Amino acid sequence: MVDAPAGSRAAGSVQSVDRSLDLLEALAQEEKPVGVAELVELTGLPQGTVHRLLQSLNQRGYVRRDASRKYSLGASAVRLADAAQRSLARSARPHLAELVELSGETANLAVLEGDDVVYVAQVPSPHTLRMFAEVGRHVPPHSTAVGKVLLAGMPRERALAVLRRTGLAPRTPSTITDLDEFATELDLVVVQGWAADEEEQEAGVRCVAVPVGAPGAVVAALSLSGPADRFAGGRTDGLVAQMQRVARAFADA
Amino acid sequence: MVDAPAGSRAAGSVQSVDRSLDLLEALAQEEKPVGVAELVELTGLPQGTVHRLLQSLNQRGYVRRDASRKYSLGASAVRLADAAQRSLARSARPHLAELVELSGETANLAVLEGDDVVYVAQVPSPHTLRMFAEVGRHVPPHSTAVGKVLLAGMPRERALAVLRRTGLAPRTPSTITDLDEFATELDLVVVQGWAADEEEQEAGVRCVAVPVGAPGAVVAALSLSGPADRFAGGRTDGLVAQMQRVARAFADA
DNA sequence: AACATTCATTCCACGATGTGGAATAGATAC
DNA sequence: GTATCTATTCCACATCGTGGAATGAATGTT
Repeated sequence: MVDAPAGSRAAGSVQSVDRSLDLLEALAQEEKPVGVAELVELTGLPQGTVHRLLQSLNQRGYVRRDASRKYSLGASAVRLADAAQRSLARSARPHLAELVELSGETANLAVLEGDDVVYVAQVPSPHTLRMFAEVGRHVPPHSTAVGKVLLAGMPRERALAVLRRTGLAPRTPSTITDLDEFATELDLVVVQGWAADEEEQEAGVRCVAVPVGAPGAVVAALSLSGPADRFAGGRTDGLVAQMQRVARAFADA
Repeated sequence: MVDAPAGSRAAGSVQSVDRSLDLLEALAQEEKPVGVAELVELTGLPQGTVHRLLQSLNQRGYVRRDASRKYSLGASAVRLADAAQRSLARSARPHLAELVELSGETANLAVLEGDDVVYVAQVPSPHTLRMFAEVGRHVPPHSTAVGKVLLAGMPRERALAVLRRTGLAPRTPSTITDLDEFATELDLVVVQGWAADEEEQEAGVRCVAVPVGAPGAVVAALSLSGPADRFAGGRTDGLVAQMQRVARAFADA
């Protein structure tokens, strides 16, 4: 087999399925409808193949073809997404509860939805003083620990593309607003395997997050968050190890 | 080729892609993790095939395999949602505007998200008196015209499964709360090709909806809604025809 | 604890299925 | 009207996925 420069296929996977997912993800990336030729560019697949796979996806409503023969994601994708959120939330709950037990702070599970971070499950801290973030809330990726983890887990070029679209709006005085500086922060997250949010999203709130899934295939992030004075930096080291253990258990393998 | 009893494949589609989508939809349907054997039951596919396709989907994060080797939808599916909603909303807007022009009432585009109906786009009526429903709002399928259209567009068994999960809570005195009665209403919607909501969701609000997409592959619903006394039944006939025309234009082909 | 049963996973020879280059039709720009 | 895109169709080929059967792992039963 010759090696494909972009879009090489993982062992033991079905070619046409893999390629269809490539197409869906390419479409998700673009914010406007995309023609076949451009998808050929983006995925490196032959024209005929792109066209045929799109037909399959179109028939099932996962992509839409508009009057100008350009394609975008379709309604069926929406249906799947919601079901996926529910089942993720359900299976995460016991793991989040374990983290709350260990730390006394609020635990969250977050995933990327388009360019936003969205919290899909939460187990709140037993403390009366607990912090923010309802389930379903969308937050920008650059000012949160979970966002950093999720961005660090994707190819750098893609992460930068997300940040270019969302921008790095200041949420607090601590928010990182410089792209280069943020890229350095991502490097740090990659090597240490976890991320912190030092009151960058909400004044007085500190947050620590770890990735779920193999490096390079990060699908979600687990976080603990609490008031900055109670949830101090000194406790971080031990907790991160525990969080990583729970993340592995959740992702299993 | 022999005919497959359940899950026959549309012409011009790629078998393994089609089957993968069957699996994803089967998983979306179930609310708890599902094993390979049960998926064989649900889809009629051979074991080896189910297993292999699940591997592909798992590697990409579209399904998760838990410790007991049962599968559920994964985080990657969530990522698609946002982009899909946005692109649906964008391409719907001109069509909705056309309906507002024709009717003077508020036009909406709604899709099914899991078991809920969610409004993804809206163009409001120019009248100062206009009714409810913001974009993003989740409503139950049984008390809305859009919900009826979406339920009528799926296999009856599946629609009933949704209703069993959501229940038929009364929203107003007019809400249909009996499952058999509602099934009869769905029969009507199927044959006439549109649905009405006669103050079943909100007192004083009448609503008419038509399906988007081929019968049996309904992906969304277009609706017009307005105050019951202004948006009277007499005008319905002509408007429905216009709405169906717009729905075809939106779905194109 | 040994057995029976159910389920997930691996294997592999076969050929149906998807592939992709090249030709055609269609759209858009010039 | 011509040129230049781009989308779509076609088809001979062989790759790729297929699925039945075998293996292995796990759970339940006596």
